[in-house]
Amino acid sequence: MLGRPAIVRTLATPAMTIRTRFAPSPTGYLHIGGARTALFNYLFSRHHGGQFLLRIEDTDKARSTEAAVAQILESLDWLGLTPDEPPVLQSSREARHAEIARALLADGHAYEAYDTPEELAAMRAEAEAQKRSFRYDGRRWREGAPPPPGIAPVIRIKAPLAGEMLVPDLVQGDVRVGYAELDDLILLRSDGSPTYLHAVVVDDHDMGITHVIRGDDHLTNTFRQCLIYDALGWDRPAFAHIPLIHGADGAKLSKRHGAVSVLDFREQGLLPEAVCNYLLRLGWGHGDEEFLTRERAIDLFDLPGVGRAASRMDYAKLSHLNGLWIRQAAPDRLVAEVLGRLGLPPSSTAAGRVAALVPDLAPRARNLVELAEQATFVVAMPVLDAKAAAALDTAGRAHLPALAQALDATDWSRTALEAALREQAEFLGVKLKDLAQPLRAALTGSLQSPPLDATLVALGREESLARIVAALA
RNA sequence: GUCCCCAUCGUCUAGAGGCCUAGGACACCGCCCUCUCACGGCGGUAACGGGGGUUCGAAUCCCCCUGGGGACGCCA
Repeated sequence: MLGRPAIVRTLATPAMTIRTRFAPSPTGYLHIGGARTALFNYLFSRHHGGQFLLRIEDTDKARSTEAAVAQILESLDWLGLTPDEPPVLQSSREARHAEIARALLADGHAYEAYDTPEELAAMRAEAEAQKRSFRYDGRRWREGAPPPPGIAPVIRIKAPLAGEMLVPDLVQGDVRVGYAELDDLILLRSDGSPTYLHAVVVDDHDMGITHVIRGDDHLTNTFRQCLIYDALGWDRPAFAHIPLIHGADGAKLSKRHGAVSVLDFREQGLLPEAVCNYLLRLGWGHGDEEFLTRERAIDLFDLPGVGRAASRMDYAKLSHLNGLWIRQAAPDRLVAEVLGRLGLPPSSTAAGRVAALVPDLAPRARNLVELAEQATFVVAMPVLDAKAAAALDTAGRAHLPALAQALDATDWSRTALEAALREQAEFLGVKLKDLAQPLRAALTGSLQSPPLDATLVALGREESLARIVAALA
């Protein structure tokens, strides 16, 4: 709790327009942690009437791919987290990064260092052998030792040698570290390209970013970036480091924990609203509210409500929330999803049956894959599963012919069919269940389905009776 | 190892010194509803990591311990 209220009072009401950004590196798919970071940035900017931007950090040419960029864009779009301005490619700004680094060099806030990568590796190895932590010591270059011939230098920042740095963080509170812990990081590599730490500072500044909201794995990077802001005399943005998401076992989230890619969730039949709702509730809460629409989230979300402890991924809760959202979803949307997943044209007979049955199917599904599976029986004559076959043995089918006749004599509406079913059970002197289950098996191939009246109506008189006849054969 | 961060049911959380006999949600277990399965309703099991302070009073403030996590690259 240290210091948080005071920070909120001083930083939460700036006069300027709030601008946040999400800055993934395109080295892989957008995972659930990144999605939450993007969501928090989006919600925070919307809540305060600001803008949400996207920057693709593609300075690592060896690992960045076009495909990853496309997938990140697609994922954000699916989640409904569209940036307010065209994405900025960090690689397009390298000249600017170099310009700033050289300016720092020119005014004495940075220096050229001539260590080779091999020498640095040796220093690290030595530190490790002596069981002490490695800290780069560039004193000689800082103090103007003559450059050795034939070595292209890097530009390193001059970190203060004594004192303490304070970083007020909107989530973590005041964080302090001694300057002695910070070494002279590299701004510009020997090939003239910028390092991540440097490029981020320059880009955030130039993009007018007021609030940097990111995973708390960046917390220690923040000290280093502040070194650069301070040397440049630039105002630091406000920082907010949100806790990471872990797998169910508490370890860093990875593929072995199950689906972690946003697009995997889409594939598994989750609704983007449910994913956002779940992600929002992970590490943030507003009283007892669990079901939160986008509008409600924008209304309520703010940084002081974000927790500081890492949270674990709970697929069961995500699934439950998804069920909630499916029940809330517009029927047309669900029909379209089911038809898409079943590969059915929108105007087919089967499509009409799906549309008729979706309201009764929806409460039975927790995701769109299940929804589509449960709708498959309407498409064609069902294949009986083992239990359904057992229910249709001689005893089970005995009453079916009479039932078929009774149904055929009925008005084909839910209420009439429901009544006919009950009357027939009473007439035959059997329990409703013993009549219903064989009929259900004949109609759907399964012992679990929506109510029979709804199923009969959705299939239609002709198809329903045909299925009963087929089951008797 | 060094630095930084964190700590309430199994999980996500509510909790700003008395409203706490610690609330809600998921999961789990009962019961109800019921033509099946769901949905829904009702109920139950289950937590303040440990130790010291401060205070009339601590889940809440302070310190230590323990336990977790993160960062320590010419990666991002």
